Amino acid sequence: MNHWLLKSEPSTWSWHQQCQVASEPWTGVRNYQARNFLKAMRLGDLAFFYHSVTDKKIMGIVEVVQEFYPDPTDEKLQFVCVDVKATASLKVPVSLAQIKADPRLENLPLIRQSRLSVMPLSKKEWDILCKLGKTEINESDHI
DNA sequence: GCCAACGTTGGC
DNA sequence: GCCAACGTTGGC
Repeated sequence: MNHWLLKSEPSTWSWHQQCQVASEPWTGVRNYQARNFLKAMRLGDLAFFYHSVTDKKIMGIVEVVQEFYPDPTDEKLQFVCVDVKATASLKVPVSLAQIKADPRLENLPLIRQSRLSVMPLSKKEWDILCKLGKTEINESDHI
């Protein structure tokens, strides 16, 4: 199973909103690199939900509940989206400053390539971030 | 609100 | 196919 990080501007789609719906199509990605990552997501993969711009914090964890299909908001149907469902709020949101301060996380695309909105994480990076968020996820529930 | 980074577009 | 111009993202 793979691990990911998804960015959203809270003014566009917030973690709070995500928690109030059963699942949500992750639409609006218009970058080819990000699209390829969306296509690589599999049912049950987990992703961090990151608030960009104003908050700059990882807020929670979502699970992929529908693999990629054409993004209905893209007229040319060149881009894709997946559906994600909130599975856990981080007990302590992890801030960008914290991530930058941790040398183990210096290779995160979040830092190296700040404009990428969908990115893969290694299992190691995932575990470090879960720990920083004081949150445990039982991955056996999500195979 | 500014600006650096960077992806995309279009003229040549 | 190159590259200048332009638009967008996102941190500060």
